[in-house]
Amino acid sequence: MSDYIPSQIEAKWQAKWEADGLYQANIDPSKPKHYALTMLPYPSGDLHIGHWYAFIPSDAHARFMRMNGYNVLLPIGFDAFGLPAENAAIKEGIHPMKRTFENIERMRGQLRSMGAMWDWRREAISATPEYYKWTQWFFSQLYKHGLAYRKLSPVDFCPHCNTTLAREQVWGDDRHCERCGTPVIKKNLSQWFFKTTAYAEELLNYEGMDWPERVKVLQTNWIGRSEGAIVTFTTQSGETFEIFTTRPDTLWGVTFMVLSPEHPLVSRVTTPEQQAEVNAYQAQAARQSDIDREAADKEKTGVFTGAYAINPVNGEKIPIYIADYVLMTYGTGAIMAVPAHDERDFAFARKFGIEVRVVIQPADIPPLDGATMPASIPASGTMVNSGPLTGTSADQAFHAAIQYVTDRGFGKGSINYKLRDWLISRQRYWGAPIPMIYCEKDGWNPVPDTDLPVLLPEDVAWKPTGESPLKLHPTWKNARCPVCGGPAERETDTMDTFMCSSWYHLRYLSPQYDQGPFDPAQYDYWMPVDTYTGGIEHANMHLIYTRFFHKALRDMGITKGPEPMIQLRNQGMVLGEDNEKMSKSRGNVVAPDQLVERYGADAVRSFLMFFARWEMGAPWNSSGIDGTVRWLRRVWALVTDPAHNPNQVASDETRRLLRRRVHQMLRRVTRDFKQFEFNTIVSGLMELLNEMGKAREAGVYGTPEWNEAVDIYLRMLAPVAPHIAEQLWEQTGRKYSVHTQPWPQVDEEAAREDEITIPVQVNGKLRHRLVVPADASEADIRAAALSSEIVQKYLDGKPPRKVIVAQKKLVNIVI
RNA sequence: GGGGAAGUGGCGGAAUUGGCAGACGCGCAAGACUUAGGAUUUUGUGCCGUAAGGCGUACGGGUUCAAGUCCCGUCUUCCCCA
Repeated sequence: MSDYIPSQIEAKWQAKWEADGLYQANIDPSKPKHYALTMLPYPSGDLHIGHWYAFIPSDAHARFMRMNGYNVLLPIGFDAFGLPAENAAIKEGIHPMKRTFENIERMRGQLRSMGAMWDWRREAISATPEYYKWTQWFFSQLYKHGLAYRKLSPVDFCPHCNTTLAREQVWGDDRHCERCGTPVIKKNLSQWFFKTTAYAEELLNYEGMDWPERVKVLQTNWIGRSEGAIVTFTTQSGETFEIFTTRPDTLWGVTFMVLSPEHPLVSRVTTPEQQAEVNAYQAQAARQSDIDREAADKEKTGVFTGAYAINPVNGEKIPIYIADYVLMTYGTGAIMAVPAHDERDFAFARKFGIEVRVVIQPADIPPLDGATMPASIPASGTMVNSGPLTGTSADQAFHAAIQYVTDRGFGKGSINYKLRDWLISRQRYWGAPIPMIYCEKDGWNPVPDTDLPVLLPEDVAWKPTGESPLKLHPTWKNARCPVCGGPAERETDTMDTFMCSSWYHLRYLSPQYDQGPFDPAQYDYWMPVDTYTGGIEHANMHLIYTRFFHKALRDMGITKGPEPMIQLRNQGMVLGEDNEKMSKSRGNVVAPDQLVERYGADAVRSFLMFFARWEMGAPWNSSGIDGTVRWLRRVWALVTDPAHNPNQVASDETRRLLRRRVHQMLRRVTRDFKQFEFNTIVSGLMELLNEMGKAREAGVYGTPEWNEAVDIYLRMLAPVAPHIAEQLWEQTGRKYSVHTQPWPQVDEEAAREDEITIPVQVNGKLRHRLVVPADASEADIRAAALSSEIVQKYLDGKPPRKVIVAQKKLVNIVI
């Protein structure tokens, strides 16, 4: 017997699998297909243990599916554009392209050491022109179908560096610039958007999707559908403006209006006396984040504009304020304030001494008095002081009020979503250039498809001058107008990298294809993605974008079907040993390369599956991996070492019991694979190994039952620890490769127990264990329990008050 | 403030969903082998108790013959949103 030395077998098998093309996935109409996809990594340069935690169980599941007869596609690639590479370029002067492709090269090596069944022929890298040509083509398609548009929008801007910042470059509660520490401000810039809101309603439908409930809830909340009405108010000076309200029933309770400080009406209605105060407030509000501004528990602030609006339902004159708790980006950027029935409006009204007018009276409390009530009452009840609605219930009034404003022409029912259109523009270099050209005469037009890709120039300057490096390039932006042929300028912004990742699952299908983003034949066979795995942190960004993308493309006839990903599963996070999030600054990062070197990829794989519930994650425990190392060594020893006592001859009973346990465990492991319960797969294999060890001591080595046990064991092991499984498969004289073997079938007859142990409780406390034949009836069990010596002792001659026999699982005797 | 997830031995976690709490592993303890042990192996290991026995799934109630699991309330942690 030889020792188990992972380094000797892992590289050998990886090379052979690669040379044999064992994991190449090709269209095969004779087999059911399974497209398994794991969220693609960003090439940060070093593979993190978190990557392994995402990839390995996904790989094991894909291998399981393959052994179950599916033609499995498991691709890999890199989300290669993005900020970190560009920031490093600014700091260290290394070109993002150079750095990114060096990182990819390094990560490829790390990824290969994992022994996953990736089909590397399908590798796609989003930063290559062959890839981003099609990212740009999709942009053009969206533009041509009216789903991409340009508008003025506020962005975070550092006045010292004179540049716009991405959200993750704005730090701290005071929202300062990460580079110079200057507090950022909001600045209005013209930028490109995708109309995600056009699909808001459809995105709320998860029919036919096997997605975790929590992800659906996150998306539903993020999309934030609310029903209400849009009502047009008029200022005293005759300007009209719209407000969105979810409570049109409270229109008669409006005592003031609030505009967002950024609302265009503000400058037009503010009176000269109020101008200075309003300007100061606008400047201060621009410095705060939306989240801070809307915080319910925050002290309410605001300024009176000096202007008044007319309430269209009763002609009342009501003051117009500006306040930062009203956001320009939600609804219409203006609200009607009903302090009696809205918490924030109430806080504002009390602070500014504005009237609180009750229009809903809940049934079970004394009549409310607006002047003295301590808090707003959002509850339902009967309408009061509400003109024609008075006396109806608030529920009825909701619809009646919509009817009322609709009939009179100053409002209509409306559905509002919190979901906003997707801002695509980034004032950054390291991304796919937005393929648009601006001409003084013809305006914006897309770069003709035949001119794609719009190549990212390599010769750019890295100084943070405040403009996109593309804008400062001496010649790059010069172009010809696609319409008139005259001189024109390119868009110098690049695309959000979420754009690249919204369609990478399509590029994997045919990364070399140059007639379109993907080969339709490959699409028709492989799509949709059957199993998608990744972190839950992408629930509200990537997973909404990619669904939007698929639906928009479907409506253009490019993709098919309602959804791109049928089944979704999320892994949790591996924390550092200190129970904190792993990060270089905390010094708690676990380096997978060292672990692989020391313990072997199979042990690392096994431990990652074993040490926590996959969807939960857990803190890393470096000594825990010893357990899986020992287990694999014992597997090795059990299979390669002949019996210690060759003269021992196993009884028929021993052989039968071994077979039973093997098939019982096979049933359990099969079930757990289907349910993504990887930790119990490994613990089940450990358990079975312990039992096989005992059986071998009892002399089963070399019997047909033993050989079957080894056979089934290695097949079950193959998805978890593919190298050792392959090696032992070969060493026991089996035919290459274990990974092309079918998953074993459970022999239900062999797995059946012939005796079962029934716990017997007296008054709910365990007092006895009854062993009965498996086919014993409940009456038999009851009789056996009652007649047992121990139960007799507790009964002490008296009849039991009640006897419960629970489906051959347990007996409870109540005395 | 709203929504979601979670709370089980010294630790990570099991518990076929209302039916034997603590599988499996780490750690720990004792023994074997060994010049040695950070190798291997055997046994033990929820807590209290010498024992019989009792107590135990964050806390307090409830439903039930039976609750980690269901219901009500409280606390704590994490995530998302405001």
